[in-house]
Amino acid sequence: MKPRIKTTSQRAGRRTDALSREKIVEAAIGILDAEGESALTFRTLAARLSTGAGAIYWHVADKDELLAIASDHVLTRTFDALPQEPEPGRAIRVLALAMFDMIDIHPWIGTQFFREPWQLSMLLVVEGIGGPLQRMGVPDEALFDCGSALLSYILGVAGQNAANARLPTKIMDREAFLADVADRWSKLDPQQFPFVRRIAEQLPGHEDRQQFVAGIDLILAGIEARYLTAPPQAQ
Amino acid sequence: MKPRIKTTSQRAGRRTDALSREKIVEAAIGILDAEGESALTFRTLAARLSTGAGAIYWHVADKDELLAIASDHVLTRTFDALPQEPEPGRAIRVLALAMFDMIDIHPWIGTQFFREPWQLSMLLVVEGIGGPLQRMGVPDEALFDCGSALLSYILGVAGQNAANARLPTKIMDREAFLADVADRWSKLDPQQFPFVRRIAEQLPGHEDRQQFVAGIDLILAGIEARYLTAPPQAQ
DNA sequence: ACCTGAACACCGTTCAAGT
DNA sequence: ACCTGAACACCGTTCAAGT
Repeated sequence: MKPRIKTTSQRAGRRTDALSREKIVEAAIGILDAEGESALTFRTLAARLSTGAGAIYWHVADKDELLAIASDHVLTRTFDALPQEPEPGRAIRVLALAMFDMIDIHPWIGTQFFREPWQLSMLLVVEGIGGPLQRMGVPDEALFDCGSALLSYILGVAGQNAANARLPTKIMDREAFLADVADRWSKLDPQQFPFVRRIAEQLPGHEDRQQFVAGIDLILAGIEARYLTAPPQAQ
Repeated sequence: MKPRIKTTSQRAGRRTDALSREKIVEAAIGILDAEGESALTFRTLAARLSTGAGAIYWHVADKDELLAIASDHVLTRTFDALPQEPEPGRAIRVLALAMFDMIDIHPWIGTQFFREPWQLSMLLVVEGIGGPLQRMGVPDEALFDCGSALLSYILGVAGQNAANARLPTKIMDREAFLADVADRWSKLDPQQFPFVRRIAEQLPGHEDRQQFVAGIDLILAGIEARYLTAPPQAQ
């Protein structure tokens, strides 16, 4: 469909500078943000950089590495902009919300966490959660479990938001889409899905971001109750 | 590498029965379980079913649908085998563990939840969590948030386990792998990663399954503290 | 109605050839 | 050292032709 040869003044004709890892990653992020994960191919990327597809391999090992670098890049930037927050509970909420907003803008990162585990991005998140937990006074033996719980929750929401971003948002707006899902839910078998039917009416009005914080609060409340309160006699 | 024509008695020569949706899904699950998500192609699937690749499209719309049906299939089977559990807290733990074990056997389902959202599988999980929450006495306005928190946490762990399953498990065993990661962590910059370094030593001995339950317990403790206890005077 | 398998469009990746 | 772009292997999907 689209002509291969650009004859107009579309400002993509020739490259002024040399290629670089940095430039490739920047262009990749641009495509990912604007058109989604499925739009990023070495061919489109090369076209945007006015070069051949093979040239990219001189700077980047393969597509996996490119995606990893891109998400590390965005996440590092996000974390660098994080305000210092002395109160540990607030520090965790601030970090979690920063991640939520980051994924709102760059939905493709949401699934990236479920590729190579234990990559740099993951460590940054773990560290950002773990520090405040320590300052909170969570006992050493419980630190790993508490950090892991918060991490898994955050990644779970991230993945769901990434999935939602892939939906046909162009056709319907969010409002209409939720109303549509709610409608389908309310028509489910009352015998098999009593609970889903019940929360269907809450779906259209609900706020993802607010619900996300509610989950963080729930886990923090659990940590407080289990590890930061004088334990009762029994057991 | 592998010869296309099987001359031995490998029992795949000709199909005895007609093709069917059920048979296709069963074969797909077999490939997914044994060789992972990347091994499932319409060509290998067709070969295993001793038919042409195009034949599958008569019974199944496309690969997305095939994956959705396959995961619905396994999840339904898992949920049907769930024991009745009157105590709501235990019911949630039993369901969560059943999902954990399911993903241990069928890791590819872990990422499936992050494709089409609000598919049947998801609804089954939501219902399985929400019922007990209601019986627990969680107030109506909080049901959605509590259910969503548990769901997101479970899906987060599911996705991570799916990612872990894609690792080079053939080369190293789990023990050696964790020791290796722990070693790398302990060599990180103490300034930038004090927390990660600290939990590095806990990594080799840690049990995924146990840690998963600890997270469920934490969220349940939070629900208990926030919604099922007489609130104090202040606020 | 159901199946076959070649053909199409599109990928990631490689590599001989250029500068 | 860095880039180019054709070529390779492999996909999901379609479809004319068979039974």
